[in-house]
Amino acid sequence: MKGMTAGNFIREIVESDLRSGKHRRIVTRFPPEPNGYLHIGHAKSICLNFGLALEHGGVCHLRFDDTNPSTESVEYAEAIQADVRWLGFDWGDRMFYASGYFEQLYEYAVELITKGKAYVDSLSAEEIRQYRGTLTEPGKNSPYRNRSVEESRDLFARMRAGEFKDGAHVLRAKIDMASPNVNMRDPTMYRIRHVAHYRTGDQWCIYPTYDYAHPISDAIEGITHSLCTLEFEDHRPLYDWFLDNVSVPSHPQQIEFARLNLSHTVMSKRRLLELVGKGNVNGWDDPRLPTLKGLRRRGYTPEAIRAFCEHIGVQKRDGMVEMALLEHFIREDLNKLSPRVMAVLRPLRVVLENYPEGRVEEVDAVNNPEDPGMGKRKVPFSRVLYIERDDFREAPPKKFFRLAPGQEVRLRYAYIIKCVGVVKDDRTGEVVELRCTYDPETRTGGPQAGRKVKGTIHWVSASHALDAEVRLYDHLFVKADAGDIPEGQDYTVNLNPNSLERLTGCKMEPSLAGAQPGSRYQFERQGYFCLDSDSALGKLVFNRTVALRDSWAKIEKAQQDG
RNA sequence: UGGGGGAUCGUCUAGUGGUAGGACUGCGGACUUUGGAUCCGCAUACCCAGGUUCGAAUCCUGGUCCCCCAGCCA
Repeated sequence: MKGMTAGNFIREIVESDLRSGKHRRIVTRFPPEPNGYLHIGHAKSICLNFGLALEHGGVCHLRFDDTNPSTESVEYAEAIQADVRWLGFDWGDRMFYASGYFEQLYEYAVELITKGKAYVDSLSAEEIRQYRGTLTEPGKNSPYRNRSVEESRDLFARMRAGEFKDGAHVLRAKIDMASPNVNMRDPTMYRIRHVAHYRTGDQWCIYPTYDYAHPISDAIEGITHSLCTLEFEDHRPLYDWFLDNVSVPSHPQQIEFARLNLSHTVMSKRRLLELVGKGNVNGWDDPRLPTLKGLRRRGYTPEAIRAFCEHIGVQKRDGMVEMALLEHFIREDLNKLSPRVMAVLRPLRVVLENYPEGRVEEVDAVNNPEDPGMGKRKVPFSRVLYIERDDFREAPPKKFFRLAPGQEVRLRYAYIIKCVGVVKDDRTGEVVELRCTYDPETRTGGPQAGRKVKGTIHWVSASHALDAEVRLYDHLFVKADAGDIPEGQDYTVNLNPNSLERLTGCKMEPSLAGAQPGSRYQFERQGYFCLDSDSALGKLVFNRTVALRDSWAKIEKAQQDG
């Protein structure tokens, strides 16, 4: 058992709390702010929070941390719900909003003022910054810090009533301006914002900050384990301070873990927003993006993403997971479940000189050798075919087991053919057609079917082929660490100019005619592909989810390097 | 220079005083009508220095390096 799964120190804490009786049932929460789309980094948190609850008979809440109306919207909130569901998790009727607690939050704030533990400050934002001190120097008290309880209560009520302009006053916790932890230097609890909130409308013009709203919301919901990322470690004393100084029903435990970093991509909301905004990618669901929408369109399965999240574990040290690991999990999943199909991406015409004109045979093709239950299909074979340009070399390098002048190769599920002639364009010298002969005895199932040839290639009958567009994707960034930028340059210098390659005029076997958007296939010898939503009747567009491992590519590269 | 965290193969991750294990990647081989899949093998790690101990990745001491924090963002 040990060593089979990656470490998860939070799981150990949860299990220990259950064992000791500290909690009878755990309650976690996934608390996104509806101001952006979810990415695979969020998936780690979702799998952690929902997964832990599921494993231990607890529950997990979905809670929108919507305390900043200027950046939030229903569109985001709805997209987030769709993504969480797609990932495979269900919050049942436990969907909450920090904005749903605005009234209680207000009352608790009044409680704090009454206890002399919060006050209305009338310094400007700039002055507050100056009074805060620095990392090495203590801050100093605001001149308003000792305002009477009555005055603060009155001012706070008038803030709520809308008597003041944005920024005129702020409610602050009265803690310690000399604390070495700057988060404890009288943090802001409420600010005035005359902005409509996507859920509460114009009901409020003061909004609580994260630091204040989050612990209280957790406590109201009876969260047992409040999981967040490392950068909030410094905020934990503040989280605890609010819960200790206000009459909330419970005191959740905040535990911090390292956020996910993935190689060759970016994960920050700011950068994702920039890439979309500047048109470096085509929208939030661009298949090159690590967004859940992007990964879904790319053809990733929720199962693969969940397996990945389980494998990487949960810990406090920050690192960077290689994209290759994610790719491993999607290959593993798709290998089991994708029907195989033949598709020629860069077609080269082949004419079988000794195959009767007008004759068509139907050959049997296995849908998935990993799963015989997926059955077989018929694929038409005829005199004129397309093969992959890459599967022919006029001057074959060593270990090239495909087609070359005078050489034989097997056509998958069909015959062994031999290249007897090469037709070139007179002007450019480009190979435009291959003249071949076929060996009629070697058809799969035929008398000479067992004859050994070095290689097997895929093909499509020219007259039966379906035209398609195929989009090949590569890493969005050329450097593993997209943030590793030369002095004075922008991170966009690391963008991979070849992250998207569009192929048109690709030739597909006819069984793909009725394919539905979202359906996944393995194109034999090439990779896993998924029918894109840009497809229409009679217009096929495929995304390459991930290429098959390609050992020939490695041999060839080694030959070139050596 | 204040405070809070963290250091195990290239990457992710086990180990909690007793042979440093797994996964990914890489390399080699077997098999193969997908150069896929599968199987087998190889390589590579305890941040450093002292100490305690029969024995230290683990305990102690002292260093080093990395990350986060000075929003009325979350």
